[in-house]
Parts: sequence; structure tokens; C-alpha cells
Amino acid sequence: MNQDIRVRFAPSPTGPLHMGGVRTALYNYLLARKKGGKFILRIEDTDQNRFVPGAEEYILESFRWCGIEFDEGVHVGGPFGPYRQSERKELYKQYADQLIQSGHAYYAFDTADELDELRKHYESEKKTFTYNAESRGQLKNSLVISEDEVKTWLDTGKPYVIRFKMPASEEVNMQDLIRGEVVVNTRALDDKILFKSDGMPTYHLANVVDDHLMEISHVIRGEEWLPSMPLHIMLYRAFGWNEPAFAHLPLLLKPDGKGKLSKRDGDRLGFPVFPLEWTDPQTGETTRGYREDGYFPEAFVNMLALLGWNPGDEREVFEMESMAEAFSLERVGKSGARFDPDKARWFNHQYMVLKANEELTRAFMPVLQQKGLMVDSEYVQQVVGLVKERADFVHELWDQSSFFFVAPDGYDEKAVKKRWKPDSYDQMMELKELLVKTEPFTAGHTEEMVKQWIEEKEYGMGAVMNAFRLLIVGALQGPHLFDIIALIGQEETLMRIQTGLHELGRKE
RNA sequence: GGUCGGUUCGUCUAGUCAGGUCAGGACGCCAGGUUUUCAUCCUGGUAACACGGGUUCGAAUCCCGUACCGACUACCA
Repeated sequence: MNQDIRVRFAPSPTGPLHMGGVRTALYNYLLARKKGGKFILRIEDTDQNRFVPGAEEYILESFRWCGIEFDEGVHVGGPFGPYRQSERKELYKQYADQLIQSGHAYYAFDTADELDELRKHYESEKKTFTYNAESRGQLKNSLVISEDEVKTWLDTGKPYVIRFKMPASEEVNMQDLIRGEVVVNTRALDDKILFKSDGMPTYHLANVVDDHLMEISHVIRGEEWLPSMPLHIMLYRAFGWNEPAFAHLPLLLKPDGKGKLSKRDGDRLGFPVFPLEWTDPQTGETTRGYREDGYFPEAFVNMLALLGWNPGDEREVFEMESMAEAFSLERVGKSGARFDPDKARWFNHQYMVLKANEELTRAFMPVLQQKGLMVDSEYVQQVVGLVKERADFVHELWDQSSFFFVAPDGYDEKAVKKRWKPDSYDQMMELKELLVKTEPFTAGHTEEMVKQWIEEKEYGMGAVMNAFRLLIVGALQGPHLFDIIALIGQEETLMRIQTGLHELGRKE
């Protein structure tokens, strides 16, 4: 039984893709990559009322950004298409009919309003209405109505749905790759609608039919689907089809409190919940995304992968390739994983340090241009190399490096108080004289010269260097000072000293 | 309410299937070190087996119960 691995991610285009959904897709993708299988994107748009324009494009763009690629799907095609359920509409009816034929399903003519009414009535008596073996005998369906009348109603176009005839009491034994054996008695289940009165299948039918037709080997999805696994299993059995393997992933939980991670948590705690920025076409409301917040896709994906899965060793920073290599469903945890924004930031920092200066420069150039700075990218690369390990995001680079591009427009008050001493003025004056004649103006050489001079004059290293830094940077921060002056150059260095001398003056 | 699932440091987790290292790593936090500054970095520290029974020489690990948490319970997916 060396069956080919075929997995799918099947979102419904009802809005932006939640990061939990991205993780689900990622695990599917990783398994496919690991096993040399196929990864399929299927759009589950059987609910016409919930269709949101732009959502499908958003989903595609999200995966493109994340570096998650599909072998088959709406956008790339494939031998099992179409991959959009609305385009497969004609397919489903025959399968629903097949189930009616075999006695596993039946027509039901109760209207949504009637059922609502019934539910309310039950609720008022503190009971729960369930459309099941117990109640179906009292309702309007082909199990109680005469065959002739059913035929007449059908012929006259009376709205109907097709429901699954759930056995009254039967143990369903199921195997979940993550949770092991799960047993449910059908008495706790209801006669789920398989085919809606609008002519579309529900998720349950479409999902099972498509997974079968597309020869899906593993259904890997969120834990919220666990309760409907028995129905799906029953469906496979009713059709007489082989069941795929199932794996229900643990939920992504909010950083604080309880419950699954929601958009509101992100708004409340200040982090994105979606991969990309999303603007609601209805309200115009915009929701932030990881991409726009400055996360590297590699970091986002890496962080997500480790939420619920680990390689079994102590590696944490993974590129997609090695992640796929190390991935296995056996190492996916059972319990919900709380999202930690701090750790997400840490992951981004790891990639910041890892990234080539060229790549960071490409990302940083637009920031510089926006500030009206025309700088050589060779120069920026050197700057980035010096400061990247001090930042978590590209947009933090400016704060760490502004003094490489513009002279200080003021001097940090506290720093002045602490480091601009009565001796400083004369010492800096001397330093300027020294630097005028220092040649070549490299980091190594200037450092050598300055340190030698400090020693000869028996000035305090700390006193001189801090005052010097203050004049060059405007504050007591930044990388190695001799690296800074070497980059900005001799002329600029001398100018900044001159300006600083003038601005700060001699302290009495 | 019912059904199903889950429970190791504050957080992500290793260890559980094949009982036996002071329960390991990472994030965060704290302290120290390196440094001309800040940051990075390095070193160290902090801190957990939900609870109660049982089986056993020995239980985070096996069994039972309890508690707590969550998901689901639509002509939504």
C-alpha cells in the first residue's frame, strides 16, 4: 500500500485568511514536500451568501508571500479540476441522489423558518431540537410523506434539502493521526443537510465528494472540524469509498486569557492576525498584516510552524526546505498553542541577522528615498551590515542608522550633561587637528591614531570617546565609532566636530 | 445542556508510545560579563509535570476519578 500523498487546503473565500489557516496550509504543504506528494488548493465557495469579493485573491497572494506553493489548484490548474466548488456544482447532485437511492439520505421539506420556530420552542422548554432519528418521523420529509406526494412536490418545484440519515445508535470508530482512536455514538449526531435548497451542496457533502474525487490521501485540518469527522466517515462508508487518513490540528490560542486567536485579540494587543493587510470591501475597514508590519515571510512561516510542531531536536530557525525535511505529523502536538508576539519578533530578528546585506538594502532603500535621501546602495549596504543586528525589523533600521546619512540636528540632553565636560571642548579641538592629518581615514588607522593620542596625553578613554560620539552621532548610541567615521568620511567627520564644538561650546 | 478534545516553567516545547538523569531547550524576565555608548552578543539565574486515588521497589510517563479549559452543536465553512 504505497499510496501517493495528496493533501489539500480548502478555504472558503469569506474574508482574509487567518494565520491559523496559514499554519494548517503550511503543515499540509510540509507533509507533501517531505513525502514528495501533491498539495492542492481547493476553494470551497458553496455558500453564495458569504462570498466576499477579493478574498480568493487575498488567499492566493498570502500563500505567494509565504512561499507556500501549490501543485494543483484554482490558480495553477491540474488534472482533477475544476478546483472551485461553485464550478463543480453539477457534480454534487448525483452523489446526493445516490445516497437517497441507497437509503442513506432523504428529502426534507421543512423550511428554515419552520425549523427556527421549532428550535425556539424547544429552547423555551430548555431542550435542544435535533433533526435526528428520534425527531425525523414527525417532520416533513420523504421518510414520512408518501412517495407520490414527494414526487409531486419535487415536480412542482417545492424547495427541499437532502439530509443524511444518521443511524439511531451506532458506534463509529475513527482513527486520527494526531489524537489516536476516537469513538462517537451516532445518537449524538444529527441528520445533517447535505444538499441545500439553493441547489448547492453543503460543506460536508462537497468536501467528502471532492476529497474522494481528487484522491486526497490525508485530510489535515483544524481541530474545529473534529466534531464533524464522524459524519464525514459515515459519508465515506455510505458511498462505499476508502477513507483518507485524518489529522486534526490543535488550535491557535490568544496570547492571554482563553479561547482561540481572533482578529479582536490582534487589535487589542497590537499584533496582526492576518498575513497581509486586508481592507473590508463592505466597511472599508483596514486590518493590518504581517507583511505590512515588516515581518519577513520566512520568519512568519518559521514562527507559525513551531506553534504546535517541533523537530524533536533543538533547532528553531528553519528555512522552508529543512522544515519540510524535518516535518512529520507524529511530532505535531495535541494541545492548543498560545501565540506569543514576543517570540514572533525574536524570529524576525534571527532572519534580520541572517539576511544578506544586499537584500536588506533593497528593502531599506525606499525608506531612505522617502526621506529625500539620495544615497549610493553600496554605502547603504555597509551601513546595514553594521546595524542590522541591532534591529528586529527593516523599518527599525533608520533609528539605528540615521547618523550615517544626516548630521545630528541636536544633541541628547542627558548625554550632554553626562559627557560634555569642561575638558571636552579643548580635547575635541585637539582631536580635530589630529584627524585632519590622519591618512588613510580607515576605521583601523583612525582608531590606532586616536588611541595613541589619548594614551600620550593621558586623557580618559571614556571621556574622550563619549564626547567624540556625542559630536558625531548626537547621542550615546550606535555601533563602533571608528566604523562610523570611516563610513561617513573624513570631511563629514571634521564638519560634525566643528559644528558640535560651536553648538555645545566650552563648558565652564 | 449534549458530544468530542485537551492539561509539563508566564509562553512555545523536549521527555509519555517501550515507568528509573537534580524534568532539558527556546522566548520573556532578572543579574553579571564584553564594549568608548546604546543595542547586539556571551555567561548565569528565575520558573512547570492541574488535582486525588491506584498499580509498582520506583510514575510527568500506566489505570481510574475529579477539576479546569477549549472546540463543536446553521439550508456557514
